[in-house]
Amino acid sequence: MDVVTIDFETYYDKDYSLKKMTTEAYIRNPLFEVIGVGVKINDGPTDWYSGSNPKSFLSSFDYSKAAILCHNTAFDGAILSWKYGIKPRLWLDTLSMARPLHSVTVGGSLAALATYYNLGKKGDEVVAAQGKRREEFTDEEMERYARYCINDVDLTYALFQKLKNKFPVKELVVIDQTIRMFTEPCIQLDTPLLEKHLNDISTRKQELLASVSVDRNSLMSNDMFAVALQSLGVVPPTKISPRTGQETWAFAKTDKAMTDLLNHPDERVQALVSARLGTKSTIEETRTKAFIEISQRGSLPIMLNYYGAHTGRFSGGDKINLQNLPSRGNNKIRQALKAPQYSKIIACDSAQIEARLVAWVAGQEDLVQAFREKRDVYSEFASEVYGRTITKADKIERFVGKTCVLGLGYGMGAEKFRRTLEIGQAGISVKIDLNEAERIVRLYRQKNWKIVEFWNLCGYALTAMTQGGSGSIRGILKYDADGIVLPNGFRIQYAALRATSNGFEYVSEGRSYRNYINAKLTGQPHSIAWTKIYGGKVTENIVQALAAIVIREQMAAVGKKYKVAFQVHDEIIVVAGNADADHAERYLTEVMSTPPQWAPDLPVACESGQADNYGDT
DNA sequence: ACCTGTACGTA
DNA sequence: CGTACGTACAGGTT
Repeated sequence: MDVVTIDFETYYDKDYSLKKMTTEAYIRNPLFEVIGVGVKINDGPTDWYSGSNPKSFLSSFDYSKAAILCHNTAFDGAILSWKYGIKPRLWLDTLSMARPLHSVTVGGSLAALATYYNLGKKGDEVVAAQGKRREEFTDEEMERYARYCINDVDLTYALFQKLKNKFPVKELVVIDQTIRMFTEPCIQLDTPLLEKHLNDISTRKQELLASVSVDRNSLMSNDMFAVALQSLGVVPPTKISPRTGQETWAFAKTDKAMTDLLNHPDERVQALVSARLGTKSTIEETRTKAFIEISQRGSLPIMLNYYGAHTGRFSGGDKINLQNLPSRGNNKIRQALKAPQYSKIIACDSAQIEARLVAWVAGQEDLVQAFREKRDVYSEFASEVYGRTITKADKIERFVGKTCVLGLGYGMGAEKFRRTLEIGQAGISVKIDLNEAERIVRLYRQKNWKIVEFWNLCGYALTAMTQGGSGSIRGILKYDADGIVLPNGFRIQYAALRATSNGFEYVSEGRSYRNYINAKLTGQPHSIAWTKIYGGKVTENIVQALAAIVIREQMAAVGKKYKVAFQVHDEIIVVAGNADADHAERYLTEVMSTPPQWAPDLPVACESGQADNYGDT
């Protein structure tokens, strides 16, 4: 397949810039202008075009059988697709490729990657391009800009040559799908619904504010809210910050002392606390506003980071994080995401994928078997806890069982377990004392002793990894000093992993890692944030990484026949025409009911639905 | 303009 | 020793 490497240079100024706005808003803005574009076909010489009709220049090549390669292809690809209607057979992206291979150690910029691979130096943009329209460049300036752009194209192509040999083809297909979510948007936004929703939220918030005697600032500011509580004779609750160890206000909706105040005998206190909790979350409002703005420009391009988490999960991008849309309380924003005309949105989510994977990877065979027989494992564990048969009808008891299966598999302790039950979910909250919590945790660990053993195996792996050793966890996952090898060949990497007096720690954030390395090279002292790591957490990381692989393989399979609109960790969302919708749903569920090749004995299951909008699936 | 801590939404 | 994210906001520093 021909590889065409492309890089756009576009107009920007102080305010109209990618630093200040989203990629979607930037490209759709009336100020958008292509200054020039560099194009390289395979390893041929890079061509530069800076005329008034990039479309005709670009369209001289047939991309329908070619791959287009860029660094940050969401940007250049969106220009190609939205402005010129160019949609290649395959999108390639060196930014996406760098993430799984280098974790946080190199950084995603073309400059850093080019230096790392000794490909040459990325040029400084010598032209004073800010605020300058294409026609305002002198010939000499434009020539310098061309050299800069051509160098970037050549570096991107050279970088791809380095990365491609380490990269599974299946994963390239997933990168292509991820780019297409942005470059070929299909979700439509329901502007009237969003506007009504925004109006409703604003009204509700105003009513809340009107019910108390203080203003919005007094609710939003911790210190001012404390004063407001004191003025009603309440001692503001405090707690010790887990992060800093310092005393801080306990004003979160998960702080029991705070929610207790909702039942305070003084109704003014109830109203004040209720107003604070209702005002503090702004996510509905800000998100709705953002969607309204996008809806005025067009359909919804979806930006996901292909390998956002170090476990391989996707993460959200371009300011709209589609992976944390409210769903429990209010479904309105999801309902505003509509299928195109004469089409349906089909959503399918993998059932208890992480619980199944932890049982499978640890060899907890009785639990795997229970999933295989489609038994209700939450009710079954609850039956053990309560010493009597629990069914789906026993909502509270089953909730306890569910919390055990989902939480206790990664080493959660009794106190946190007790609190998790108390905080509750979906209107169910369960109060137990610490002794009872300890009994349940012990029971879980006795019954699922293979999972406990797996934590220990992961702990041994950490020890070996810090000592430069290698080995395997249950013959399933090899590891060495560079990390734990996953079934797709990628690694879970723990940068700068080291043993401490009571465990292990690593550097999880890129800038910290590079500060740490620089400090080591120069002998300078450094103070960076270390992230703790231990057997139970490695177990969770492995399970999350395996689940991410399962869903990416499923995405690639589904994508052969249908348009994958986006994904949310264990859920795949497809758009298909009305006539195809039932077929698509059947195919989607079939794919998501098929175990991966590397775990043919893993029982997987899924649940699906279709509707005109995402919220009703 | 940027940084840190906290909170809160999802999985 | 549940974990993985991204964003908004407050309150501080540069």
